[in-house]
Amino acid sequence: MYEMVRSVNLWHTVVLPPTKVKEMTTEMSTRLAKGRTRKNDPERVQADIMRVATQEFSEKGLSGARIDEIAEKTRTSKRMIYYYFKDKETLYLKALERSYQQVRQQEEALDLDHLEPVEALTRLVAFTFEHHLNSPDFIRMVMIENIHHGRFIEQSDLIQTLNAGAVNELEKVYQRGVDAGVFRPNLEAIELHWLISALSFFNVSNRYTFSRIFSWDQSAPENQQRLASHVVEMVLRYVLKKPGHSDPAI
Amino acid sequence: MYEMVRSVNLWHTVVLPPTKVKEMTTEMSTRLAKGRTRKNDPERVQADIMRVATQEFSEKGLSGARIDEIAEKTRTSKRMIYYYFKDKETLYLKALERSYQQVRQQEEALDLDHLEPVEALTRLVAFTFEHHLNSPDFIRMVMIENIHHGRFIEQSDLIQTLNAGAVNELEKVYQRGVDAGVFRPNLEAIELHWLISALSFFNVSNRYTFSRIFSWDQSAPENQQRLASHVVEMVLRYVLKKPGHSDPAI
DNA sequence: TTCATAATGTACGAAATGGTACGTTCAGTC
DNA sequence: GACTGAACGTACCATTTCGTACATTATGAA
Repeated sequence: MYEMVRSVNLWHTVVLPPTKVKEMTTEMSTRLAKGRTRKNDPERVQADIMRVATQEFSEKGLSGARIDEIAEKTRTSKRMIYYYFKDKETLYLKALERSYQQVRQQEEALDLDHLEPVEALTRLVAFTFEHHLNSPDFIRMVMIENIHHGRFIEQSDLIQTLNAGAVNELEKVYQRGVDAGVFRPNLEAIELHWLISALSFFNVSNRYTFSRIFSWDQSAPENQQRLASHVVEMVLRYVLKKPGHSDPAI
Repeated sequence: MYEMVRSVNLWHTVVLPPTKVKEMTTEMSTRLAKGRTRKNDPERVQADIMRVATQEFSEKGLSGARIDEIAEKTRTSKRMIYYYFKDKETLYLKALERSYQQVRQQEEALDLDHLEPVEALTRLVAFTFEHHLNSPDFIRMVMIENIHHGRFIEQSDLIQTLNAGAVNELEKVYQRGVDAGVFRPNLEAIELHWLISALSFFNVSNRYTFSRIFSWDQSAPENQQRLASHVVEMVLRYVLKKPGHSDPAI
């Protein structure tokens, strides 16, 4: 009985053609038929759950996401979600952590040390802007977490550790620029980071309302390019000692 | 029976001291006692519901908010919510519209026409920044709406109409500045508005995660002041033809 | 092989939740 | 005063939703 139901629900629908279901079913009900057995694969199961959960939470929020729906979209069952993740909130926290982790990984690919300060800063800002643009799920998770007053991120030491390095990169570039006499002094790296983040984040987080309110298709490629230029220009103008470099006039 | 229960649930708990409840109850159960009668006050009821609903939705989101809880915090009943607002989503849309309306009202108080361009722009940016800071509920509603892909704001012509004027103000100031030779030309008012909005919005929307991640108390008054200065400075430097005016050195 | 424990599946329960059926009262009009 | 539609209240229902009890299988160690 157990074998039968499980086979129908999971395996056959995935692995076997539908026409086979009926005959296999009866065959299977004779307990432990053939060599076909269940495979335990904890890592795969957990990864699968995390993948789906991240998607669902980022799309619908903590209260909007449904455990049953997550389970359905998974190759495993609801039982397994609770087995590995305790409850809905823990699952959400893990998904949040995963989002930060993935983003941080990509960020680390950026290597600025060999570039001169102005070039490095330009690169950093442009990269951040585009990177946010390509990580809407992450942006949404952060939005959702802020709706929850950061109640979950507070519990996560992992996330804090992860992002500590982000400002350091900027700090190094900025300091090199100051030393070289091209950046004006007395700016705080974290505040600079705040400014860059704000512009890049808002571009994704508020695209729907902004576009709608001003009847302006913010997502249109030409507008995205203009915005990207604006952001880069704006930060540079703010940091540079003299706005000497060419005026791109957009 | 009906009279009794209603009185206990709503009126007495609000209007009368608790000790009076018991005796009034029996008294009331003799149908239509004394001159005490129900008052119909549709406007008040609706306003009351809107007030509570806005609070709840902005705090917990569309799916997180509970109709029962909204009803409880109201002076009226759940029945009235459905009577006036059809269903949860309609109520949410109305709350969203209300949020935009209120914010827009305050914005209109700003009168920039009599100021010279630089002063006017400075004022506008500073005002926007502070205004957002003082409207966290509005910010949250917008965040939530973006989580929903702007699905509801799409249905609202009201909101679009409301905000059309916001960019106009900026446009006027900018044009005056260009004509006076103090602002550089070829910038789009809407894109300028986008930049100002991004910085002001992010300051509120992401305060929790940002503070947590970088162990930096963004809400601390001194930091808020520094950020405000940065934002104003940044926009001015971007728009001004020459960054001639004093360097506040933050 | 035996056995212990980890991993997995099924079915179900209790509470929460959006929404409604049904009734009563209010307030203005004739 | 009678009447009518708007305004309001109570109790309830159907469904959803998180979570769990219980049973079974997989897998590695002794």
